[in-house]
Amino acid sequence: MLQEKASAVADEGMTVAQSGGPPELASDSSHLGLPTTPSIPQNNEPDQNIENIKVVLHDRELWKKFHEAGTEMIITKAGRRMFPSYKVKATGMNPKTKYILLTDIVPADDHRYKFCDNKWMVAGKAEPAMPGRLYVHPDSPATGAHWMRQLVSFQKLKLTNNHLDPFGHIILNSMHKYQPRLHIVKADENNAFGSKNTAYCTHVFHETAFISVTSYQNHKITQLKIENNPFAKGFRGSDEGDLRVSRLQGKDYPVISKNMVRQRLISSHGHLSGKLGAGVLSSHPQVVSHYQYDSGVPLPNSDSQEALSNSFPSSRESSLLYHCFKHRDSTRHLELGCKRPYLDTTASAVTDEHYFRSPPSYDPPLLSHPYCSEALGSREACMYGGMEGETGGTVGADDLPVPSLNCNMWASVQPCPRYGMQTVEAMPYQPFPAHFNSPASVPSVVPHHSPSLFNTLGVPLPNSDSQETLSNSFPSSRESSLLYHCFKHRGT
DNA sequence: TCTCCCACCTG
DNA sequence: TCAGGTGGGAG
Repeated sequence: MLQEKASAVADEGMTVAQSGGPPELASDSSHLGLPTTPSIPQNNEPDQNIENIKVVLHDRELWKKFHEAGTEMIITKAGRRMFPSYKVKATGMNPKTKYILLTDIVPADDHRYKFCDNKWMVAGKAEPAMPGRLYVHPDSPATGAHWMRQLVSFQKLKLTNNHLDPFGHIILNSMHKYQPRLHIVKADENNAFGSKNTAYCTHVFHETAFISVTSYQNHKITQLKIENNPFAKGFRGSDEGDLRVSRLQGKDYPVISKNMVRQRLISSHGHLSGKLGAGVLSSHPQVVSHYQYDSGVPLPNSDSQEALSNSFPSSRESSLLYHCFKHRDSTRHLELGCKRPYLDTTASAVTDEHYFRSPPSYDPPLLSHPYCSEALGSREACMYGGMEGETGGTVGADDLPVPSLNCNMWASVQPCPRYGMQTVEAMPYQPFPAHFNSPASVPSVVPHHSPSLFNTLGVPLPNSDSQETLSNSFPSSRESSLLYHCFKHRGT
């Protein structure tokens, strides 16, 4: 079975994600608006099937440090980078096959959090999810040789809380928990974007989960950022006070920030911070399935108002989840709200096939936002890649794809998507830690000008509910989730 | 809780 | 040299 094949491996501090083989299932989920049954990738080079791709999280030890303290990521109106940055090392790709690497960040659960008594607590129901956006690596598409040659860095990805963000940054809600994901999409000619058999796989590193904030809540996180982020070097100094701030204020003595005061008061009186980190969250489900690897013990249900502590689970050795399959002709036909700006030249070629429309209930308001070519014009924003004439960073000339793809993207995240039966079978997610207890979005990638697209990336996060619960939870219609990821084929 | 601005820093 | 990435403080 795939469990045997796919094993989570700790490799010198890195998390390894080995793609599991595609589920050998054949149910029809079209009525649920879900991707149709994944099939075994038709690949003449079995050793280089997409499910054999391994992905290692770079700087895993650093990520783990943050994770144990409860990673926070600043989000600003202008967009803020993630730190640690998301970098991976990929192996097992076919050197000659072209792949698109992209990330998205999906809600880890449907809660809103507050930082209280030096720990994160559930503070209510999550705000409606933002329309999910994908961040396409600017080198995409590129050959496997290119991707494997060096670290794949998503460090330029930016997070924003501006719901009307025009820069293509990933939009998040503050005080919510999120999980970044990596998708590897085969963009080979024989299995191109346009193919109805687009193969892709998704890798999730649990230690990269974070809570979005507009200012740091946990002093431990602030210190970790300052100590490790070179751009924050100016804040390094005495732990007893921020000397830089002192200087700024013209004082000779250290100035202790409000945050430090608050947290130290809590620390000295609370007696809570330590044990929470070690206890409550250190456990969660042992998850070993076709696509998910985890080693830990179950977490309490986060539905309670129980303290979640200021740290994320730290017990898992190799916390990652992935699934991998070849997407067949989806029956989902989503409508691309932003198609117009992309249609300037070949609008007539765009048919429903190019757009997704998920079932009706959730229509993110921003989907109608004209967020296409103009707004995404900056490659820095990495909302598209492979523009004609662009060099794709370090990609060598040989590796550079023919400028056939324009990866403008648009995605919307489903706040609390449900799985269809078929999906459950295909992706047998196991119980999941409380703070990851909701399935995530079902991003889709929509080629733009190509008649054949890859339709969806049906990549839900695991549900903390049991599989049985999952099975029982399928609604007749899924909450909609849309995303627009427009791939433009030039001259095809 | 959030935004703006600042000085400091990297690359 | 300078554009842009930092966290903190003021409000």
